[in-house]
Amino acid sequence: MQIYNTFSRKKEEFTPLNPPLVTMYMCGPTVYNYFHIGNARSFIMADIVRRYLQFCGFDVKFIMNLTDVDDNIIKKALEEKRPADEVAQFYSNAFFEDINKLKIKPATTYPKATMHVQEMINVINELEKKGIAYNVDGNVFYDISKFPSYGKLSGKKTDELESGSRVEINEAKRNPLDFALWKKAKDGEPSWDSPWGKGRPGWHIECTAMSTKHLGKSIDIHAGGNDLIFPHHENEIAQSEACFEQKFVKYWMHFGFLNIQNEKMSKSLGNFFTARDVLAKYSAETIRLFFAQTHYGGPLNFSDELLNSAKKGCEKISNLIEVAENQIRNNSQEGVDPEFDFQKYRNDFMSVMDDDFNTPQAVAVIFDFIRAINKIIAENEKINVRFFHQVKLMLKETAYDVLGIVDMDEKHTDSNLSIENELIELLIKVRDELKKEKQFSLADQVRDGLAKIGITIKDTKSGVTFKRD
RNA sequence: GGUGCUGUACCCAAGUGGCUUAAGGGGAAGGUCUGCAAAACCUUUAUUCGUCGGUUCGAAUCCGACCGGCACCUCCA
Repeated sequence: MQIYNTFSRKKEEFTPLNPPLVTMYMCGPTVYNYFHIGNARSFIMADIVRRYLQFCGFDVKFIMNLTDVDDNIIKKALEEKRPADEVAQFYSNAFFEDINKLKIKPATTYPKATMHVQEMINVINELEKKGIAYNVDGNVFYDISKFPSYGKLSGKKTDELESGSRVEINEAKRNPLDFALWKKAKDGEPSWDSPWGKGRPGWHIECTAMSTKHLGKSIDIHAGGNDLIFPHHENEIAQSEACFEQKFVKYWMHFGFLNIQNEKMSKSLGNFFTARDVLAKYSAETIRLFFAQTHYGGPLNFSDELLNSAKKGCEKISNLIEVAENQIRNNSQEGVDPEFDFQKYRNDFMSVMDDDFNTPQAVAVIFDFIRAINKIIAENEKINVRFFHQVKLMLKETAYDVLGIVDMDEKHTDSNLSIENELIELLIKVRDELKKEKQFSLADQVRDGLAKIGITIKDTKSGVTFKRD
């Protein structure tokens, strides 16, 4: 398997440090707002990477942190006139609701920054002992001049950065590029005791502390959006490698942005849609297919037109699932056993996914498969149920388990729904009788009436099926 | 100013030296099936990959120049 490593700017053979274990860390949200659909792209693509590694038999330990104390949260707390921890709790809950709706598999753990302040203090202490961190009146900064390879991930040279920098000069820093490890508390801000007085951690230090604690000093994969390469991930490397004196991350993965009219969707520009707003219009599967149809590293525009196109694609997949499930219910032992090389498609799927998670090609393999199967179904009068079991299995493994672009969740039918189903079945039977009597206008009344309330009827060879919108 | 990414059909998008005289999805057009629909199937929709040169037996793929688009260098996935 090959993974594109931002660090080397090349695809590299993926060899985890301690197979079959894979340690994966993803920079999670700062919980001061609902996350937007651009954030969702990163979360979903990381989810697909993680699912595929598991599909390949790796034992993936996947950590995603929650930043639950920072400037933005404090600002939001002032705006909403409630305590910062309440704001963080509120948006953490919203975060979990949304990723659940997006069918993102839960991480192994979601460590919170505020639960790891002691670990962060320990790292800062160590850096201070080594003479890399310096304390100016209760603010502790990282001295980048003490880390000669600073800039190695982003390819930035510190002298060039200085000349073009628009950073507001903080007089306390020795060098404008030095970054805060510990921030002195102002009145009314959340704070913790520390060797440097009351304060709170800087942003970058939490990932160093939490990734080390939960995954070890060296990890396999560290993922995040493109905008985190500099300075966030650069700073994480500086902190971790200066403190622990070993390579921090083997593979750096970065996700491209979701754009709106070719401009980055971002909270600061205000040109964003929240994931929950988009989920109100489109299913998780549609959103996931929309993302999977583009390679994770490139930019991608967001529009209703593109989402609708993905929606049609999803329907194509679920239509076949429906046919297969319908046939499996009928359980026909009669009919032909068509010759079909399921393994070929499975192998194709794996070989393109092995190539740096080429989800657009993986999706193409699935659609090729679907067309081939539909053709066989169209050409044969009766097909043995064994065939449909295999069809379903193939789609379950690829489209459902790995990509999550089709809904095959176990449905727990509540009693209202099952009465409803029986009523629909009854109407379908009545329509069937009407058709036999050639009373087509009445039969169409039934079909159109059901369509109006969002139930679509299809006459197929294996009988009539219905589906809710 | 520095750094990195990017330009493929009507839209989205893969492919990065011969397997491709370019996957897949959507859209459009025609046909088959159907009482009619829907779904599905078949056919058509880029001899061409921003432009111009070069390297090569061979290039969308490598090199150079030029023209666009975007991002990072400040919190942001």
